[in-house]
Amino acid sequence: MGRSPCCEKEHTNKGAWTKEEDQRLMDYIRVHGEGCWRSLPKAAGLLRCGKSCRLRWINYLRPDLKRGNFTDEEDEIIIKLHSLLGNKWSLIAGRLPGRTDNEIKNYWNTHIKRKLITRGIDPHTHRPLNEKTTTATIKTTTSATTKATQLDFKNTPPQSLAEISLLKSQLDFKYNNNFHSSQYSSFNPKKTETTSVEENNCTSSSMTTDEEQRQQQQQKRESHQDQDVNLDLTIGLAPSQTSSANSAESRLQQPLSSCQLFGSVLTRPVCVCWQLDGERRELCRNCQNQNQNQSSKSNHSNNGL
DNA sequence: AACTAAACCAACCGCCACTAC
DNA sequence: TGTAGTGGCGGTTGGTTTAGT
Repeated sequence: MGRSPCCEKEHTNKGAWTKEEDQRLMDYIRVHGEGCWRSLPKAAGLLRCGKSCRLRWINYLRPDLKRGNFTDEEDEIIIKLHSLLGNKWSLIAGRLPGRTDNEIKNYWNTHIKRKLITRGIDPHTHRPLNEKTTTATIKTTTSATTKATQLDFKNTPPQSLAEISLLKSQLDFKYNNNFHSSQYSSFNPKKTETTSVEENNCTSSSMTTDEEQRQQQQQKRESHQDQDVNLDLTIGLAPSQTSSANSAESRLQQPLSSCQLFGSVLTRPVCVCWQLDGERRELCRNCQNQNQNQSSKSNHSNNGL
């Protein structure tokens, strides 16, 4: 017995939305808010699947959506986050206010992928395209670690500093192995020699002798000397959030926090502020909120409130 | 002007995780 | 503990627009 369909297919419209349908959906959500998507179409008088309504609202009708071209800054953020998170479009979208996962996904596939390829970078691995492929052994190790980086805490958010520390080391590992900053023009990488785990362990499938292996590793080290970047990634428990920050209204107005990197079920937010090379610095949403709250409190106290 | 290919993007589909019962 | 319902996500499709010949 299969799962029952999410809606009655024979009685639902498909394809492009009409202006009238958009208006009905907007009017309904304006009055009732986002609620049960399954029952929404009927209640709003729409012959649409609930999923379709949700998608239309999230990707197109939401009032906080930013329209127009992506800025260079946004490009950079997308590339950086993709190198860390992979195709976790919703997480990436959480860092770009007003952008949707679908929009970013499309933009990635149509623009950024090509942009990276023309720069000689593999958009999947964020490594140079002409770099020798690694052996199955290291591939397995790397992908397992990558997977762990992305999913470890999806079901169970990090509960202790030890877990957070482990997560940080996993992110550091992935970052150091997958991200080569000088490929991205706006970065100013620190010239430090680091030997990645991969360099220590991997062998190219085309290698036949130890000498060749050593030479390739040496070349790799030399070519990466100016590519390694000092990522000061700070992970810790985020400042406590007020209950109002979790209201449906505020969720509607605010982008998803980067502190939700570890899945939608994360009940205790985690701070993932990062810093590049001691210059560029990015505060996660929780810390931004904390700062705002503090400054607003101090303003209040300064005003005698 | 007509045709074709490429690019773009909204929407769909199927799967997965979570929750309630 | 198992199952069904639901929401959310990522991959993919297909219609439309734009650029090139």
